[in-house]
Amino acid sequence: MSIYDTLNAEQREAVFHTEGPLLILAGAGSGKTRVLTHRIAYLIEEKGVNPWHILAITFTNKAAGEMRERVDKIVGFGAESIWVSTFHSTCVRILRRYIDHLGYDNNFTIYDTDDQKIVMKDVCKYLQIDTKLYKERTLLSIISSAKDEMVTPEEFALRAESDFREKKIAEVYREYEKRLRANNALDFDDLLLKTVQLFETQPDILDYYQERFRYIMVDEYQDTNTVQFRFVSLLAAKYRNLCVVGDDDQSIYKFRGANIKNILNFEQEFEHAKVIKLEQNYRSTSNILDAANAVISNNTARKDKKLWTDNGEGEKIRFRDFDTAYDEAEFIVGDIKEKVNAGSCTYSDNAVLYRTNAQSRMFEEKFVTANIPYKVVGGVNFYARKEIKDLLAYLKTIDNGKDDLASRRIINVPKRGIGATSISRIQENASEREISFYDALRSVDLIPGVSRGVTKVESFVALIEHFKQRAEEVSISQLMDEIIEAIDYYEYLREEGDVEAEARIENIDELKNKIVAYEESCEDGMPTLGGFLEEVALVADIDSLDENSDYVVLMTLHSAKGLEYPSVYLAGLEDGLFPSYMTITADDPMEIEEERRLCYVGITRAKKELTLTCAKRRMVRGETQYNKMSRFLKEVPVYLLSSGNVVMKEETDIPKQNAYMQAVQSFHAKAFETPKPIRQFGNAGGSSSSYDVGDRVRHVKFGEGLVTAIVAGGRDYEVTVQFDNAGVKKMFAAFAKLQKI
DNA sequence: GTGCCTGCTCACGGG
DNA sequence: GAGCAGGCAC
Repeated sequence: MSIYDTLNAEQREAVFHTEGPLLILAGAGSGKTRVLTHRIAYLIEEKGVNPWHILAITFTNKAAGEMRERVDKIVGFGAESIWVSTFHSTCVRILRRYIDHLGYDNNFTIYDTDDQKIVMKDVCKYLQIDTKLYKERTLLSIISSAKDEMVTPEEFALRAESDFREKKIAEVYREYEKRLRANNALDFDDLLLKTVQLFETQPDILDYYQERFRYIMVDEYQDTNTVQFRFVSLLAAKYRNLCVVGDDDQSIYKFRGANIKNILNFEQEFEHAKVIKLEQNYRSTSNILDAANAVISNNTARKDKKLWTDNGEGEKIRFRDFDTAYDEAEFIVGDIKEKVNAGSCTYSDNAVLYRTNAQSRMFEEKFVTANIPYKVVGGVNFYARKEIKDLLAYLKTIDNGKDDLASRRIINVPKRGIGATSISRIQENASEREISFYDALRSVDLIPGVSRGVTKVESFVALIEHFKQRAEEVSISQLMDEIIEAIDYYEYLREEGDVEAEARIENIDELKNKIVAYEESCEDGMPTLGGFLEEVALVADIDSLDENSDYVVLMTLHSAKGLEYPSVYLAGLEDGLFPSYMTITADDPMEIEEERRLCYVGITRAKKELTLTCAKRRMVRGETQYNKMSRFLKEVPVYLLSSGNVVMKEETDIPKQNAYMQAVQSFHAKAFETPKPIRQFGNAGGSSSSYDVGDRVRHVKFGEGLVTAIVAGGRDYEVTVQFDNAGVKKMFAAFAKLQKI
C-alpha cells in the first residue's frame, strides 16, 4: 500500500505525469493541494529528483505555509530545501541577490500602498498635476496595470502619442519611477517586473535559476497576470517541467490584472501540454455542488466541466430574506449562537462571507453584543495601521537611513515642533544634493531657512544615532521597547485619540509578539532588523488566520478563495451589491461573469451547510438603498432551497415582493431601460410612499398637488409638482418627502 | 507650527 | 459614513 493508492485515477495521473507541461483543471474541492503535495513526494522519492530543484508557487503566505506543512509530512528527507513561496517572496529572494545588476542596491525597501500614495502626492505636486482631473488613486492603478503588462514609462509615452491625457500620465509614470529608484524602493508590482527584467537582461542569472528550478508548480494559475506568466515562462523555458493548477471558474482577480487567457490558452502557449481535469469534489454535499454548478453554468467563457460528488445530498440550502441588513446580521449571529449552544458545531466551523469589506461592521456589532468570538479578515491590513507604521518607520530609519518616506513619517511623530515648512525645505535640499532625507538631517545646520528647527532636528538625529548603536547591542524586541519608552509613544497615542488609544496599544503588543516570533523562528541564522522588516512587508491579512482558535471568520468572497468551512453564510445577495452596481451597469457583459465566478467561489466554500441571505433595505455610504434580490439567487434551482419552515414551491418567484417594492420597480421600469438597483426616494419609511407621474401627492409645506414629471438626476430624482395653491415646484425626491394620496 | 472646523469626495475586490 | 485638504484662529 503506497501513499498514492488513496488518490483517484485522475489525481494519480496528475501525480505521475512529471515531465513536460501539465495543466491540471482542478474544480473547487477536488483535492488539488493533495495532488501537488503528492506530486512533490513522487518527484523526490520515485523519480529521484533533488528537492533543491523544486519550486512551488502559491498566492498567499498562508497557502504556502500549508503546503510546506503537508509536504514536510509526506516527504521524509530534504523537504526544507524545496522552495514553497508566493510570487512576491520568490521574487524578493531573487532580487536581494541580484538586483544590483539593474542598478539598485540589494537592500532595497518595499513600498506598500500607503507609501505609493505619498510618493504619488509628491509627484503630482512636483509636476503641477491637477489632482481633481487626475486622481492619485487612478494614476497609481494605471501605473500598476502598466507594470502588470510590462509596459515601461518609455513605452507608455510612445503609446500615448498625441493624446494629451495619456502623455500627462506617461510623465507621471516616469517621475514616479524616478523617485522610487532614487529611494532605492520597489512597489509590489516592481517585485515581479524587475525580476523579469533581470532574467531578460542577464542570461547567466536566468540560466542559474532555470538549472535550479527544474520542476515548477504554480497554484491558482487562473489568477496570474501577464508579468507573472512571463516570470513562470522564462523559468520553465529550459526544462519545460511546468505544472500549473487552476480553475477558470474561480478566476476573480481580473481587476488586478489577472489574465484568464493564461489558463484558457495554456495548451497553445506550451505545446504538447497534457491536460487533466479533476472533477470529483470531496468537500461539499451534492445539494451545494448542484447549486454551484447551476449558477456557474450561466457563464459563457469557460472550459466545460461539471463537478460531482458521492458525498450524498445533505441539507437543503437555506434561503432567508430580511427587511434590513440589521435583521440579516441578527439572524446570522443568532443562528450561529444557537448551533454552538446546542453543541452541534464550534464557532470556527462557521464563516460569514460578503462582497464588500464595509458589510463587516454590522456583523461585528452583533457579534460583540452576542459575546461571540470572531475575526475579521481584510479591511485595514495590520501592518498598514498608523501605530504599526510609525514604529516600523523608526526601525527602518535605524536599519538604514535610505528610506526617505520612513524618516519623513516619524520626524515629527510624536510632535517635536518640526513643521511642514521645515520638512519640505529639508527634502528640497536633500533632492538637490542627491542625498537621503536622513543624511540631510544630519547636516541640517547647513540648510538655509530651517534655523528655527535646527536644535530639534539635531536631537532627533541624536536619538536615531543612539538607537543605531543600541541595535548592535540588543535584540529587536528589546530595541522596540526602548524606542517606545524613549519617545513616550503610548502617552502620545493617549493624547491623540482617546477612544482608539487602547486598541492601538493592543496592536503594538501584537507587533511585539510578532517580533519575538520572528526572533524565535530564525534558528538557522541571526535575526536581523532588516530580515524582520522584509518579512512584514509581504504579509497579507489572510495569512494571520489560525485554524486552532475558535472564532467565527468574517471576510470578503475574495479572501475566502482556497478556504473551506462546514457552514457558510453568504450575506448581502442583492443586485447592486452582489453583483455590484458597477458590473451591472458596465458595457462589458464579462464583468457580470466575473461576479458570478465570485459567487461560485462563495458557494463552493461550504462543506455541509450553506445559508444565503439578502435584505430589502440597507445603508450604503450613509444613504438607504432598496435592492432587489440578487440575480445569482434566482439561478439556484428552487428545489435545492428551503426557506424557513416552508419548502419553496417550484413556481414561486422568490421572494414574494411586497406592494411597495413592486411600485418602486414599476417606477423604475419607466425611468430606465434596464433594471437598476433601486435607491431610496420619497420618505424612508417605505410602506406606501411611492408615486408616479399623474399621481396626487401631499407636501408638508406646499399642500396637495399633481406630479407632472420625474427625472433621474445623479444622486436623486427631481420631481416636478403642480401644487394647487403653491404653483409649480421642482424638488429632489429625497428631501421633498412627498406622500401619495 | 498646531489644532479645529468645514466642506468635499469617494465608496468593490488585494499582494 | 469616513477620511482628507484647505482655511482659519491662536
